[in-house]
Amino acid sequence: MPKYKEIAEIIKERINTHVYTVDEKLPDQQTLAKEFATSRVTIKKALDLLRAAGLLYTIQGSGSYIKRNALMKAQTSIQIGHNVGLTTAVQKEAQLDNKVITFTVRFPDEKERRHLLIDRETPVYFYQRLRIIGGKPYSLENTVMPVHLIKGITEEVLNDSVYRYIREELGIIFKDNRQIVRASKPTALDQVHLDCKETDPVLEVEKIMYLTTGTPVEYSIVHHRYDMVEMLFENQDH
Amino acid sequence: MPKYKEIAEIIKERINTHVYTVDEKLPDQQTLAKEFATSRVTIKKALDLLRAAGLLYTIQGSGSYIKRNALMKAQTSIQIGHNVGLTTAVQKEAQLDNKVITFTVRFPDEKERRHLLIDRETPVYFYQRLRIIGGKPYSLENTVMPVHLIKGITEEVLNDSVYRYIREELGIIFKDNRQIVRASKPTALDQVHLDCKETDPVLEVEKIMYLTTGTPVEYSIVHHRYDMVEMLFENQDH
DNA sequence: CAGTGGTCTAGACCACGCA
DNA sequence: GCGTGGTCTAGACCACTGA
Repeated sequence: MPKYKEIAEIIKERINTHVYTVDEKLPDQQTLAKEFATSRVTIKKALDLLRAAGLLYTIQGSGSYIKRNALMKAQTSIQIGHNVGLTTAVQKEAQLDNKVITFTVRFPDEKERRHLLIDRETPVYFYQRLRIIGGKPYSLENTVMPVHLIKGITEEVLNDSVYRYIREELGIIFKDNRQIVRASKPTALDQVHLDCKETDPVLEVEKIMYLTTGTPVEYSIVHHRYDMVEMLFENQDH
Repeated sequence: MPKYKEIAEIIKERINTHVYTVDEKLPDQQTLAKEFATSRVTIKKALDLLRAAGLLYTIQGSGSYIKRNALMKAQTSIQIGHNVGLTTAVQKEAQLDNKVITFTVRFPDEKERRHLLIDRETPVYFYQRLRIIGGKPYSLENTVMPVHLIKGITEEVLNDSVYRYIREELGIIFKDNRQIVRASKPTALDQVHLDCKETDPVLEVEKIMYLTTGTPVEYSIVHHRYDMVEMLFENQDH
């Protein structure tokens, strides 16, 4: 692990254990450089990491200060960027099941081609899948993925975990995505599978996932039961 | 403007004008350093900026490459982090109006105290405000702000723009926030003011805004008409 | 093993905050 | 004007990729 990350971890621990307290000014970079027997540039890189993680802020000409809400973030490992999470209102131990409703290969429609940057002749997997937690359905997925990018999807994979398959079998990792979130009325299919009334809203999430290379690999529209799912977004200034 | 930002802008322009094309490998850092008559560290900082902006990715031992979807991002000025946006399904020229429904000062309840990190005796502004675009109501805000942090809010300010007042009059800028998004059924108040039926869902956004210092300054719950608002989230790996 | 990016240093100068 | 963070350099060494 590079030195600047190690130093960042140590300073994070000091925040956690109240060696540095909320609102407090840190020692200046020169002093920290001496303490950690390193150069000032390396200290700055460590502080930059902590800033991106939302633990402190820096004012040129003045110093670095611990944020008021730093303790909320300092618990987990240092993580730059944003946490984007889907929270289900059910305990963690509950059983998670999938039920595949449709699974085919076909050609993409216009919207799918545009979002996935593929042409008319590029075959895609298409599946509809119901996700069930503790015996209760909570979301209905409509997913499209180019066949040539994500090889070997089977109904068996869909019954287990697509992301696990992609990560562990194909060795592909992706985190970049673009999501649009809406409230909408349930479709007829939603009403059947999500066991919801015509008056129950659904949370609709339209999502495109990208590889590191910027290649789109998945386009999906997911409908969530309104009483079981909410989405959390944390936005940090960088 | 620092040199590394200038270089980043130039490279971005080269991507925009197809001097460097999608999927292409960039010249190595040493070569770029010579071209821009600078050190390799500065080139790396420029590339880091472009990586954070989602225009390219880097593989240690191999090189830097333009992302497949770089052109989508390269249009706007370089912006690290995420775009989080609220999109209204109405053209930009439309008239924007506010209607204040409630405006008082009071003490915070338990949830508000927890989110705003204040105690029982700290007075807060509370207002309910309807937002109207082109004569049509599209969202209903419930907002709480500590009085000592955001001084001088008046009904006049609420009728104009709160954020503009805070930015221009108080000189406070904030972008850090934490949002929870849900679909929910409309309340009685929603039905009246948003002009929606009992069967029309609303998009509920619960939001806490923070100052640079990590001090929470605003806690709000906003209900949006489902057919006029959607939220966009772009998540980049850093 | 050659090419390339990631890290690190010591020192310099500049820009900004603050008294 | 002093203290502080931001930028920049030239060179070094290490870690990784890929032929």
